[in-house]
Amino acid sequence: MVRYTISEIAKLCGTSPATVSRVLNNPGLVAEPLRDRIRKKMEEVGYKPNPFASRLSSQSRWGLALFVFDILNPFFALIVRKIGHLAMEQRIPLTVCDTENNEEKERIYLDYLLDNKIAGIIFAEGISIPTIERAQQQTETVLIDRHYREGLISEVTSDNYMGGRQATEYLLQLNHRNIGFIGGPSNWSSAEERLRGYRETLEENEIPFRKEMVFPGDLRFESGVRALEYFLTLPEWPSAIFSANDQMAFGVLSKANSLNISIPEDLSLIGFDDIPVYNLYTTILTAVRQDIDALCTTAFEIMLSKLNGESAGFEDGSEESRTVIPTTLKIGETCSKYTGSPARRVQRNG
Amino acid sequence: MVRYTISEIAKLCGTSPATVSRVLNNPGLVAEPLRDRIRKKMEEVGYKPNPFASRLSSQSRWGLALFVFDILNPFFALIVRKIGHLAMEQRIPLTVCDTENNEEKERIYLDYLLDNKIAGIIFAEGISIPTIERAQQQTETVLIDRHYREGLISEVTSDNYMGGRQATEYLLQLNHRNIGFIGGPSNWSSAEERLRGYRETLEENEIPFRKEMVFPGDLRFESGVRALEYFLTLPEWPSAIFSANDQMAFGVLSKANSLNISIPEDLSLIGFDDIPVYNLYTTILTAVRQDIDALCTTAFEIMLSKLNGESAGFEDGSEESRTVIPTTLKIGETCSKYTGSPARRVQRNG
DNA sequence: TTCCGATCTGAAATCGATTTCAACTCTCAG
DNA sequence: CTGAGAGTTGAAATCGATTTCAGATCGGAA
Repeated sequence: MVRYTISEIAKLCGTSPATVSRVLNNPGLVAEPLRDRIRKKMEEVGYKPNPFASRLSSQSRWGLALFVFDILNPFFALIVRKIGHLAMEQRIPLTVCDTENNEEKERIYLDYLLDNKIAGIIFAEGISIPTIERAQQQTETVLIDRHYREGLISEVTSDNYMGGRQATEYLLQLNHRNIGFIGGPSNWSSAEERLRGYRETLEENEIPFRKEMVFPGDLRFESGVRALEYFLTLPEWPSAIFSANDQMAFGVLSKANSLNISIPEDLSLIGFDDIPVYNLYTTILTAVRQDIDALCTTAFEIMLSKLNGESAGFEDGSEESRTVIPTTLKIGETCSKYTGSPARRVQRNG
Repeated sequence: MVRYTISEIAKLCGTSPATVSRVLNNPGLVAEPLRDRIRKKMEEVGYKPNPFASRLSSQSRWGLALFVFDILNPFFALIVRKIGHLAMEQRIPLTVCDTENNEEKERIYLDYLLDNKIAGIIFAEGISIPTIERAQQQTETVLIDRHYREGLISEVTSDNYMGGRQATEYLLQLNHRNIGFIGGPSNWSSAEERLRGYRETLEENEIPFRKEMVFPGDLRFESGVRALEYFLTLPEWPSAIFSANDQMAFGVLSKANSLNISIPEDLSLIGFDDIPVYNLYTTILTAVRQDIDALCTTAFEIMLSKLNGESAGFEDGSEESRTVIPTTLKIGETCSKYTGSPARRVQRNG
């Protein structure tokens, strides 16, 4: 397992290291016969360039990082998988940072990556503003499903506003008028947009938006459980619930199940994400589908073009782009027409 | 954001680069006053060593990698999270490789990592033998929950055999005599051990082991679904099922649910792993618990000591260790005493 | 024939650290 | 007083690539 160096290859071919290096990085500069000879020799002895030497001399940076909020959440796990494969195809090392929404962890990861001259970072989480600004100054950044500030950082998001509308319109079509909404943490802009879609659709249909119909969740399963508990304390129960992500919707489903509230007969439920994994569980959730593959692919392409210096310059600040991926509504088994009958009396736990 | 070099620091302190380097790597060699002065200056200007330069000159390798079978499976997601944090604490970059049990992907990842002089690889999956041998020759390796060959590669596994026994003994105590087993892919040795525990426990209790009571799964949810379908084709249905992992057990649960087979009244079910996530779903699964934290921590420590060259030498081949972490049985809600009544007739789908 | 430019190649500097080796200063035993 | 040895420090080589710059070769236009 001896590794050859570029000068050894050069010696073997009776040429100079410079030429061998050119074959590697700029083959056009080397005449064909020599180039072929060098290539053959490299192949023959299994030459691999020393990655540290080349990065040192070419002054290049290193690898990509992906920040995710919670790797146990399949939405993020799918992102990790997809970005991981894309990076692999390009032979770019990818460091996955599972921050668990912890600012301290975020900071430590980021410091570390910047010290190590990371070439770029993709954020798929509600990262804090200071972190994001620091990253943005020192390396290339792209946000997935997160809005920062117009024109400052490239973002790829689903059309959360339209998604919010799609869900709400669908529920209205089913005659629901009393629709609960489960939101996300305050630093998660996507949920805000979904809420806006929900709210504006209601108002356009002359249904007053009521604050108490919004429960602030945290994206996790347990939030959904607590949300349903909360909604049941209201004098007037919602006949449908729109959750800002699937995990919380499944929390609702589970809690409803244990309270003997049947879905969709007693309560309609609609999620957001449409994670394939969840559909394996008995009930197929109706949900707004995000096109995770498209989100990832687009974000990754933007990152690549940044790495290749294709973001020409920053003269007009318009180098940072914002891409919006459309959402679609996937009809499952958790919504039904509201018949106007009052919600069935149910027993409460605890 | 200018980065200082070691010679600039040296100049600022009126000393030589060699001394500055020593402060970094071998502080004992530098007299205290000078050392402090240099440290203060580095602090002051925010000096960070160039990682490529130091690796090039010290001839060191780079980072760790973690291979997992399927990142969507929470068992592996938990491993990714834990190892990720451990690596972060040590400031070691970690590349996560989600192989999806695809040999081609395995190979590509591995080639790539070896070319990049990865310092070590932790495998948490049923990686193929050729891959593992190649890795082992060129870098440090540790296996999690996977057996290779005694004394050749360090391994950390749960006590799968005892886990298999624990589950089976528990079911026997509950009077079950007809116990189905859902296994794993053939290259996954842990499942073999669990099966051995199951089989030997049965035989010690003079219950004949029957081949048709073993269904070969693939660790995924769908396998559990198919397993239950299979068991229902048998002339004599099992009264209990022991699944080699939780995901397949949940497949059984889900399928049972849709077939109106109630668990645990009609069928007892026991899983393996005890992933916290799953317990959020309505039914709390009875399962053999693996101590994932201990698995990861131990594996990581072994890796660190290898990286620090503490595996003195290979003279007697005994440098590679095998650590076994005990399992415990967690009683949930999916097992009940077998009353001897014949399994209720159920309607079949499809 | 001469000269220019295009094409190709090699010598040498460079990237930013680490490490060897030698030199220098002190202390202290003989 | 001398010399050995410990403790400190700096000069310079080295790691393995990239890149600049200049020189060599060749074809074709004047």
